[in-house]
Amino acid sequence: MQHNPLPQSWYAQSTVLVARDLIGRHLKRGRVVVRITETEAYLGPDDSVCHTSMGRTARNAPMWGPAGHAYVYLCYGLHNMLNVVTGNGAAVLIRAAEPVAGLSVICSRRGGKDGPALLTGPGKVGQALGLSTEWSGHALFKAGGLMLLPGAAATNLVCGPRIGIDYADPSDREARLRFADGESRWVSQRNRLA
DNA sequence: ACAAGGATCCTCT
DNA sequence: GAGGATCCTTGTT
Repeated sequence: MQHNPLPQSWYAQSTVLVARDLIGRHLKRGRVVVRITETEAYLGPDDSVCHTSMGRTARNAPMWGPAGHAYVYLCYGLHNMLNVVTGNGAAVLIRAAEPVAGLSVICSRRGGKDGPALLTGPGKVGQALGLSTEWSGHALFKAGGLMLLPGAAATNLVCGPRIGIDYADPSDREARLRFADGESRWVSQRNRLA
């Protein structure tokens, strides 16, 4: 396994490109390592469902900053969602992953669950990594803490519309900005991509 | 200071 | 397939 995090320059590419290239990468925090299997791109202020479309706020401040930082926010009062900032108010949501190391820790944090239920959903990924909003703004390209490792690229990428944004403008709702590893079982079961 | 709602998950039927 | 949990963020008074 490779141990050096991806450089900051890697994050400062087009958001869609980063969202696709994130599939297969590894997230590491302490003993826990997971392989990203599903992502969603949020393109920036012009994307009506992107948090920065409402302008700059205290919560979304990391998204306006330089690429390569985490944006963590609390959803429905209980789920910590992890995003990777690509710059200019855009970011990529980590929707699902599969375990690589630290499975016992993941199980414990997930309340003794088993199988894909451990990591197939953005709230689950945040919980498995033990994240909270205190991690918002953390630099993912620095060694230590929470970081993104090269991992191994996926061979069969699939894409489709984003999830949970029924309130969005139709054009933004239909955009195919969700990406997943077509070979992995560790992806969203509902609204699964073909 | 207040009210509304959410990039979800889990537990039922 | 439907509904409740649960609390922070936001815009408004």
